[in-house]
Amino acid sequence: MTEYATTRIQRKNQALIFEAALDVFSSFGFRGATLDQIASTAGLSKPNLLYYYPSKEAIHSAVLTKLLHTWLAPLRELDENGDPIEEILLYVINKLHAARDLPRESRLFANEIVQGAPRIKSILETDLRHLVEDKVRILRKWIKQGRLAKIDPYHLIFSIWSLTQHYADFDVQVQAVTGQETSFDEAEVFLNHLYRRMLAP
Amino acid sequence: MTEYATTRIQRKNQALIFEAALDVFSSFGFRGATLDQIASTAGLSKPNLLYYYPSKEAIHSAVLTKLLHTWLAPLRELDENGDPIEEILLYVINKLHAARDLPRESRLFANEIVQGAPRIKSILETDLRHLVEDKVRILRKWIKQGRLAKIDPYHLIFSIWSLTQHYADFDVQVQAVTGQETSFDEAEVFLNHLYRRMLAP
DNA sequence: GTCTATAGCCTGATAGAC
DNA sequence: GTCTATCAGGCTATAGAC
Repeated sequence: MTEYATTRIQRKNQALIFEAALDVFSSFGFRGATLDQIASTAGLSKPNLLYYYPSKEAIHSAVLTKLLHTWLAPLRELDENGDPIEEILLYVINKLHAARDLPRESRLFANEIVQGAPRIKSILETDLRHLVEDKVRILRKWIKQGRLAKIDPYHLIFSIWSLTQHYADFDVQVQAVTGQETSFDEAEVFLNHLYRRMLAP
Repeated sequence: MTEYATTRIQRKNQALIFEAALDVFSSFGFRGATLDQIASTAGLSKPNLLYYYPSKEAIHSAVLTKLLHTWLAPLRELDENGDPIEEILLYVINKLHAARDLPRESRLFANEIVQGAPRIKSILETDLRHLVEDKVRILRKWIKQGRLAKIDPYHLIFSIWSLTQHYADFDVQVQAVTGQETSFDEAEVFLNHLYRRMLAP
């Protein structure tokens, strides 16, 4: 009974810490984030925070690895057996919605990568690279079959990442320039036009 | 005579500090950068560094404001009297070359903006916004004249920023995924295809 | 103008009471 | 499991000798 209660508290605190860490790391990057901020955001004391994780590095690593799977899910869904252009468009829209609904996740990775990805470089070179290679193979097949414009499949994927994540990572600039809340509906119309035109064989 | 010599030393040190600060701030962001790093990169002692600038904030601010003009130059060149598609393509290629030749500048701003642009938000809301508004006016005119596809001009500009700066800001990811040095020639071919297809009326 | 030395603060992490 | 108290180290910035 006591053990169940304890476990429930632990799970709740784990979740609080995770949310707080995502908030703070995505806003300030690894170096800019402080344990004080994370602890107070989670409603815990700093030593209590370090009871659950041994170090700042461990918290950051836990958040990154847990979210990487979520973050790469849309690309995994690109289906070899679907219609090329509709499959790519679906990926674009899914990524755009991810930028809208999960901006903290986007900025978490953006912060890490723009500073040279010191803590996830090896994952990028293995997991991400293998996933992209598999999808590049599919794209090359579609191009060979004449169902897609003759474009570099790597740069196509990079373009989708940059165009969609821009609305999350550089949102403050988008809002500063337009003077309005970022319109993801407008972005969707724009990207739909862009990729339909560009991908047609 | 002594004054001339002194001034020459000052100018040299100013230049050394500027280069070092750009190096360090662009690699680690404001919070991640340390005066120790900047001083040793510049070949100066830390107190000597602070003889030239009163604070870390002042160094960062000096670098940002000095580079902002350079950074926005390509957009300023967009010429109302030129051919719409060639003018936009020229801007795209100029921005891509800027990402290739000035990656530190790109990352300096990326670091600042991804963390909410606390130190340059007001500039984004005034100078950058006014510049973009002027160019949006030109783009709208071209669209009205039927010389350009009916697209949202703001999102067109955002797309150029994100697609080109991606190769500088997320270079480590591009290299991790492709396993090679980033090919700006390939990127140029890709972007040329993309914008010609997309912009045709 | 440039240095050594150091103040004063903040940060990550630990000790030990409860 | 959670707290208060605290340490050791790194940080920005300053004082003062030369």
